[in-house]
Amino acid sequence: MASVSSKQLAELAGVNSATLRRDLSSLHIGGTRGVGYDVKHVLHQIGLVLGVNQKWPVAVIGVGNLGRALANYTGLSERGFPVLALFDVEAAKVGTKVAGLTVRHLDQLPAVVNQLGILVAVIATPPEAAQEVADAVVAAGVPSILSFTADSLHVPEGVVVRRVDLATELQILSFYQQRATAAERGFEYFVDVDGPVPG
Amino acid sequence: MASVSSKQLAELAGVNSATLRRDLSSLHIGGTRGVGYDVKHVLHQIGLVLGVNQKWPVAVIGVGNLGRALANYTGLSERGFPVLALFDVEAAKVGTKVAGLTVRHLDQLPAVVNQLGILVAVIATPPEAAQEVADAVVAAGVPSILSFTADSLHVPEGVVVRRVDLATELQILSFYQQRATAAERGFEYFVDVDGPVPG
DNA sequence: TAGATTGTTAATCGATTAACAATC
DNA sequence: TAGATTGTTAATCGATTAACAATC
Repeated sequence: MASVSSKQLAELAGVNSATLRRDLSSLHIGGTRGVGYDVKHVLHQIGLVLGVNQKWPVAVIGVGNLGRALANYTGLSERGFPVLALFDVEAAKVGTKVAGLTVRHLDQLPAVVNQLGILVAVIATPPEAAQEVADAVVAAGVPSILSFTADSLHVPEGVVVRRVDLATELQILSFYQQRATAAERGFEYFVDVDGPVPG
Repeated sequence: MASVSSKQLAELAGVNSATLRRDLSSLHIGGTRGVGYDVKHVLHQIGLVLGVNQKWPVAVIGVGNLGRALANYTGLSERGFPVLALFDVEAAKVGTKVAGLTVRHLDQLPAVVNQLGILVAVIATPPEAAQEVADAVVAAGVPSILSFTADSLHVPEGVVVRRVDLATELQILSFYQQRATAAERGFEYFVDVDGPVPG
């Protein structure tokens, strides 16, 4: 039975070993005094907490460039998020095949969600359609939405939305870059200093 | 001169007003006692800190579905991240036009970076090419990289990398969903209770 | 001047971690 | 038993916030 100590895990995770023990303990994951934690047990329990031991069937709505990119991204399926259905409203797209899947009309959403057990909807439509699509997704009973719109979506309580906004990601990136550049020049934004500040 | 109190800002931000005053103060953003903070001044100063008052020219590398989606996303330019150049290595793609830009061969990267003042490279290539492209990007002198690969990239110190992994985003989404569902059932992962835990 | 609000001190709160009894 | 390591208590550290003097 392979085991691992809180010290080893803490080093790998870059945290204090007491914190790691406390955290595992709060998740009701226990070890054996004098021995350590059973590796398989920890993996399995953390998998349960994270929901990794479960499949989450995905529908992608909007078969533009982004939707196609998602449909073709094999990494999703490998990580437990198989893309099982594609939807669009354009007549020219409905019925065509993308990444081995036939594009369906959005009207079919409720039936397909029910049939395939869709748990996650990825909204990859133009921004002006996103809220309307979100409403349809919620009505169809899908409990989780990933969206790429800059604006946040309105959904009823209990529906979980996550937003990935590429402009925001670039914002964060450029913020760190700016800070790195400022630090090089000897400026410092985040501690109280008497020195100069850019601007 | 329109002004706003720390109390008003704190309410909007959902934080304590003393914390807000302390935070502004640590950014060297001051107000006037008895009056409040000058709205324009706060906006401008925060803009400086975030780097929002600056343009960050972007190059997209890899003109697949994801690259095309990025090239066509007008939201980037609106937020200060104009996509000025597209690169690929496929002969069939080089020279074609995408979103009004001519796709260039990756060989041209150093020259174009220099000419257009590219500050951010977005790597939208297949994962197996990502590290090699990152090396080229770094060699060309681009200080910031946004990548969509699951694996992290190796870059020298000073280069800032941000990774957007869609599988991870779905992971986070499903984690919250699972937690919401568990909470509905009366389970609780994150506080110490004597009650049952899923599993 | 009276009222309002900042900027900051000092108190409080919560999170981290050292330390060690329990125990394998 | 001796050595190792957990689980948790108690101390420490840092972050939040109440409170208030400064001052517009």
